[in-house]
Amino acid sequence: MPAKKAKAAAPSVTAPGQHRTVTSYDVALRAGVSQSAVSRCFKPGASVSPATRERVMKAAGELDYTPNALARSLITRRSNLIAVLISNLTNLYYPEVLSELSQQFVKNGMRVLLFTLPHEADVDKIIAQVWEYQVDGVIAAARLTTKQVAEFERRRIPFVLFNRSLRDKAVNAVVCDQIAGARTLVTRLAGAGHKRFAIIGGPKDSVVGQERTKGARERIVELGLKEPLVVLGNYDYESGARGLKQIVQQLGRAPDAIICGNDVMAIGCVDTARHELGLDVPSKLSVAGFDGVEPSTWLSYNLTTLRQPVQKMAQAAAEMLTSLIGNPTAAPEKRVFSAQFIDGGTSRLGKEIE
Amino acid sequence: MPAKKAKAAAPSVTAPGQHRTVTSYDVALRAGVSQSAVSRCFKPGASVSPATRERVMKAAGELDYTPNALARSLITRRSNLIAVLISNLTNLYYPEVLSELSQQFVKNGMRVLLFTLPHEADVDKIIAQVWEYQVDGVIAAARLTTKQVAEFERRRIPFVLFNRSLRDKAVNAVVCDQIAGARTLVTRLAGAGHKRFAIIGGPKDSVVGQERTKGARERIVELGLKEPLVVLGNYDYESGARGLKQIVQQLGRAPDAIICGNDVMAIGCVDTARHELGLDVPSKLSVAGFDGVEPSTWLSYNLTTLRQPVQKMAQAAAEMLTSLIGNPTAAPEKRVFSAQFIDGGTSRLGKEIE
DNA sequence: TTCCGCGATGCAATCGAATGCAGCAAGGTT
DNA sequence: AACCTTGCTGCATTCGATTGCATCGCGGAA
Repeated sequence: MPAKKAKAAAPSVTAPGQHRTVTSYDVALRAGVSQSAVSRCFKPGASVSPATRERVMKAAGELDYTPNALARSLITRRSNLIAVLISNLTNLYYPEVLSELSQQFVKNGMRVLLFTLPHEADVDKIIAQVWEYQVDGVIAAARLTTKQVAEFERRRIPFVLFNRSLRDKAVNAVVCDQIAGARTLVTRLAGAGHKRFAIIGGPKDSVVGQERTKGARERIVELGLKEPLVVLGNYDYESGARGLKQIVQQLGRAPDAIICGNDVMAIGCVDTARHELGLDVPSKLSVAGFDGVEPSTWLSYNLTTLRQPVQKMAQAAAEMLTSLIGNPTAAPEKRVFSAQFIDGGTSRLGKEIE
Repeated sequence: MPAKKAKAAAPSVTAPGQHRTVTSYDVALRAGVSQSAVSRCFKPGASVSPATRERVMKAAGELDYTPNALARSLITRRSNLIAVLISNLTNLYYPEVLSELSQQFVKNGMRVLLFTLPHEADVDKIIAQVWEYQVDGVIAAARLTTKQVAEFERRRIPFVLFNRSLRDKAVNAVVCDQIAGARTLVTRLAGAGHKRFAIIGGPKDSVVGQERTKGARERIVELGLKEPLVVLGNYDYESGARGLKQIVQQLGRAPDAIICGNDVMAIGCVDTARHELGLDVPSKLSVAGFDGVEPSTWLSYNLTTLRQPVQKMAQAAAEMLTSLIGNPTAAPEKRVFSAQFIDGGTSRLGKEIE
């Protein structure tokens, strides 16, 4: 048994404040085995004798050894990092999504690298940072240009779009059928006798918002009702308030029903109607939203809305991305979920017709 | 000028589906320089002639070269990764925090590795993963045990606690003065003539919640009023509703004022009072919360609350952590912010006294 | 002309773990 | 006794970028 030989000129004391990291070599030395043996002990399924494993684990414990994921990733070419791109965390809908995604990925041994995209600007610069970290995959729950999405493909990085898909190209995506949801909503409202509709839509660059508006508009026209007035908001409370006032001003009076591009705008709309304009909801005005965020269930609102199955969608997205990482050449898949109609108290509703 | 010599047996074709990554060697070859030169071109401040830089950048652009952050981190011992630990993203308060933190760090060229801690369980296992990624620092906005915090110190990883600090040890922390806030609140309420108080507190393991309760309780007693009834919730809407009912049941009638451990519970409390118990707020019952989350500003609530300066706090935390990374041996610092009193419409308030 | 200084550049070692390959011992077969 | 199988282990290379050191070329000073 050879005596432990000292590492050539290894400094036993390091610079103050700098703590020398414990590496697999240190563990190997202490356990009296080779560095490879240590590595194998931390790889499930590797061939190691029980005796060796025990000694290595003991030494590792004594030294507080933690494998360096960066070094591992360098050679395995798998970082176990997932980039999650999210536009606007203050959106109330996204935190739920993020939370679910995070849980799902952690369950699969992956970590979430978060990229929030503020101000719509600099997005390219931020996206550029995604590549540097060699992420294994990307979940994009943000408004991206087609060009930006194309970049993912060019880099051959598996990606899944969340709540968004592309018209001109087949991509992996998890979405909710906004059009169907919007149509159901109109159908139910019309069934209760509402005739004059207005819409507070999402911002122009939000595909989801456009679909909601489009689905509602089409169904309204289809039912032979008057073309609805459409004003645009940007998904916040204030937009809902402003939208309602605009509508009332332009129409000269309140419509029968207002369909809002999301719950928060709907809430803003309801509050303004009730507290500023003295318009009772739902007796004088019906209001409905989309998303089914938590505040929509609060007693003050009890909003009529189309709840997105966030949890199922996040799960699907995580699942899809994970399998995509295993098999990057699979054909793009699009999973479409249906929103659940919540018959809340902000609309006078009829039976499902037709 | 020596002819370019082919790399020894470099496979020109890789496995299908596997895209060979472009490395700095590839760029070097194409630009006719050494690999080190390429590296230096991407390091600001390095000594490179304009001519070389131009050729390298051109080659890099043509090959779509992106530096590998993992490899860089391995040798520089700086990952530029910050771990952010958050208990519960559905908490409404945390998304704002996370969003701010993310923006701040990105501004400083750092990336956020997100760890959500669900169910209070497995926290240790999840924290263990933090070390593997060689994060440069940690922001902990979660309920952690003292032992878990001690682990950070042992690993010598710079960390900043957000909205939490330790009694028994000086640590880096950014907090809001909950006690002072709670006292102000009581003072104002008492000034308006409220005598009988009740409290819906946060969960037992929430230090912030305990401080809010404690501050309020102490001030109430100090003013010579009757000891308040305290019931506990867990920060969600339902807790606020349940808390109110419990209080009314135990007291036999409604108190004058209820102080809730956070806004969401306060909202639950207000809604239940108004819509279920027929108790008008604020004329029959005053309710106040803490945090100042967005929904607290909505017209239906216009909550009386103590708004935490989230943005300033996040900025401070990011700043503190960044400087800590530069100088890990600095003495622990605790930055205390004051909450802003929001004189909302859910409480009948008096003048500031004393 | 010779020498010095200095910016620019290349060489080679390094970070820490994973892994193909060869070596080795123990046990079983013929 | 010779040989093979099986299971474990170590050696040495590799991933991709950083960086200390040596070198080189060129302009200016002596």
